[in-house]
Amino acid sequence: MKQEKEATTEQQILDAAKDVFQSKGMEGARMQEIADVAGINKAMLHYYYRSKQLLFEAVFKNAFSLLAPQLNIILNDDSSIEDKIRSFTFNYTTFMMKHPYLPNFIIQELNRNEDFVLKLKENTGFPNLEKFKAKVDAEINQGLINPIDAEQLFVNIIALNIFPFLGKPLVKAFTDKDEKTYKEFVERRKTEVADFIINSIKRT
Amino acid sequence: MKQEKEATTEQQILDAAKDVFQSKGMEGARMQEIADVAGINKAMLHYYYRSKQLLFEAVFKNAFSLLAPQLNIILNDDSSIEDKIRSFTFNYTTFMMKHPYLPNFIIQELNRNEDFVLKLKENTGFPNLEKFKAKVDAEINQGLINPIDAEQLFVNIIALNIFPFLGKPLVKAFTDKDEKTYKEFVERRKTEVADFIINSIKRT
DNA sequence: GTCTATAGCCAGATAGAC
DNA sequence: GTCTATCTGGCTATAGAC
Repeated sequence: MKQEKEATTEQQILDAAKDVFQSKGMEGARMQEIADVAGINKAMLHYYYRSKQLLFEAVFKNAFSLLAPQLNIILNDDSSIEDKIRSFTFNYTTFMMKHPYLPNFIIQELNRNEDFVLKLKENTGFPNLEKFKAKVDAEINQGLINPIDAEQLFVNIIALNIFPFLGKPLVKAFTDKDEKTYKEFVERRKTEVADFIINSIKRT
Repeated sequence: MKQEKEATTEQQILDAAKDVFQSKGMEGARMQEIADVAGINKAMLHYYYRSKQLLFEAVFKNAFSLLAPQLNIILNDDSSIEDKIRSFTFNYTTFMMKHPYLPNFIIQELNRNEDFVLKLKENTGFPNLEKFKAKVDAEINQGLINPIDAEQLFVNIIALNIFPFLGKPLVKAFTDKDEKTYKEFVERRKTEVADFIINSIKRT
């Protein structure tokens, strides 16, 4: 019951490191800044996590383990493709509005070091497309949706949902939006994107 | 006629800096590595570009000035929305397959420093959506395409085309592809993506 | 213009007191 | 476990010979 309210030092460090690494990246982050955000001494970072690299990896794995369940929503449940798309689009966008740095962090660091992804694949819970592919093909055969390659569809779904967060500065500039109107714009996508996809694939 | 074949030192530096900055980012890049790639001395970088920051900005502006004309294809010509989408999707994907680091570099550095985008907007040739919006609205009124917000459509088009390059490591991992099969996958998107979008908006 | 050598700084890591 | 002080290496930048 003791550590219920007071976060452990280890956890404080992890929270601070998450903030700093996610906004500055591995190279841009400073151990001193992480210590400052955590409100503790720089030496403690090394005491608990040994090195910057190991602290970074802890943050990264944590971040990815938040993202993976989001994807598994669409991949592993038993509902129709239409329902999968609607629920995923809504849930993913809602979730990302709460963690706006997350997609960029993951994408950026995977591009910097492709080997990271190999480590991730060893974990259980790494997203797997087989069930989704089977469901898409089944609905095509039933004449419910138009023929489409399931992998292409999957990438389209992810792209449409993730890009507003990845490319936020660019899109803000192109569409001349401030923070508030951009947020409204993304909010509308919770249903717009699903409609857009379903319009494209639904047999009429 | 003299500098026709032999690139100037200044240009050699810029080419090398492009390679290194685009794969490592501003923080991750090392002046020594840029010098090595250029095959010249580290001191020359400072002689020509004064500082790492200024060299970086030169590379960044160059990169963005390659991207902007690609976007203006879809924004400023007079063809139908359907033709715009088909030609943009084909041209953009073809172009990006030749410059795969470009989208990531732009996105990453804009996220790192949002003020960069302000400098870019001052330039002539910064993409402007007005003509595209007018065309979308006109075609909706003519009953050629289904009602859709032009900005949402624009973001969808960009997202579907750019994401395979931004999220390449992630998509490769999810779909279990190697370099060769991933390239084929992206190659198919040159027409797949256009079909997908047009299916969604075309009035039938 | 091009090089070598080095200044000067900054960040990650550790030693050691408490 | 937590802190202060310090080591060490690496990186940007420059001085100065040629």
